[in-house]
Amino acid sequence: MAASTKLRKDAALNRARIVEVAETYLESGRQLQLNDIAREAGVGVATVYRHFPTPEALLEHLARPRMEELEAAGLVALESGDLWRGLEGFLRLGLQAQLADPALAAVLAAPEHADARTVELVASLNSIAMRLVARVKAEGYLVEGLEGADLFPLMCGVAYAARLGLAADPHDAGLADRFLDALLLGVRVR
Amino acid sequence: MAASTKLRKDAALNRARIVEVAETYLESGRQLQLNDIAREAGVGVATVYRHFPTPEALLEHLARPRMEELEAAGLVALESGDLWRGLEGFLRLGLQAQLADPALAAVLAAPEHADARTVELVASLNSIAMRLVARVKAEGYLVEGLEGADLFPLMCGVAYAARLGLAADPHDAGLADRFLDALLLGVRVR
DNA sequence: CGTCTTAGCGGATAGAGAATCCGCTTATGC
DNA sequence: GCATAAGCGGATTCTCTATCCGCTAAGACG
Repeated sequence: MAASTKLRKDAALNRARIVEVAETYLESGRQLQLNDIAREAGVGVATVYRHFPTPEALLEHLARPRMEELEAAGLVALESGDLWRGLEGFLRLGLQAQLADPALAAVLAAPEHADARTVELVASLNSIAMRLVARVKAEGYLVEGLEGADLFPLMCGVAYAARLGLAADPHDAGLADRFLDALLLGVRVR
Repeated sequence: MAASTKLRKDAALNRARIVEVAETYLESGRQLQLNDIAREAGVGVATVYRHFPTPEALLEHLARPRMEELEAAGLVALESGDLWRGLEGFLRLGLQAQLADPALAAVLAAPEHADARTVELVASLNSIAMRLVARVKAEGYLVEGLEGADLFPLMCGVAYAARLGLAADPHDAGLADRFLDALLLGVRVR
């Protein structure tokens, strides 16, 4: 991207190291403590703060690839011939992405976003969900009374429920699918 | 309760003041910062820490009445002649309680609990939900494939979704009911 | 009512973590 | 090579958490 082209070579390397360390932090469930990350990445504290002024900014950076994937999948779903399948696939991907990537879930839950691109992506995802709902509704697949803006938060809620459920029983492999099925059943006309 | 009887009169007053201030903190969405609460309640820091060793302990204390209400409602639902209505009422109350009381939602989301009584209450709520599910299932009301332990996290997920949705549009009065309807529709056999 | 015991108090202070500032280093364009 | 400014580091400051300990007064008892 344009922004990284403007970075000096060594700065880009430092940035990459920071991101790498931050990923291991997320994977092991630790908070993104910028001072600690700096030490572990072998750079000065200021270097981390220069690239990512707050932990949230770093978190949003880590979540970005997944958000872009989800956006792309959503746009494909909108083009799909079988709209209901498209919607289902979008929701399934959104759920799995949130379970696989703690950063994504955290970013979607936050009321505000540090980074302009993230704001854009969240808005885009919401808009995709709304358009999917509108079109699926127009074809009569959707239960009465459901609003277009309802689906995206509901999906996040199911992801949240799945995290809770998995915390209680980490071995329950089918849990996420059961929860998603409940959501789909709850919004689809039969 | 027995514990409060053993408190000296002035200590009980201080405790009440602390709790009162803490409630205003929650209502205005601030974090429970024990030092600040102490200052505002006009007591020493140590006094707060003596009553509530951690912010979580204080949070759990604040959430307790709501949890006990919910437990009581659940036990009534279990006795109810119309089991499905009982289940529905239990879920509705659980949802509304979480929306009304941020402390409750936070406590239910936490993986661990500071206070033994809270552990007990959470376990009891889970068990009530499981028994409700088991009995409703036995009567053939519930969709195939749903586990007994699924319902409680799903309810919390719906509450989470409702909070997200309300953050986006605080004026949407019917939102929580729509979300709950989606959940009920998603788990009930038709 | 006086006195004794000890539960309970407060706030100074130690400790942990976040974020900034500023003098130095080094990549890069010419 | 040299100039320049982008980038660096980590000491330092600031904020918030939590403990420690000498003191106060509640309330039991005669």
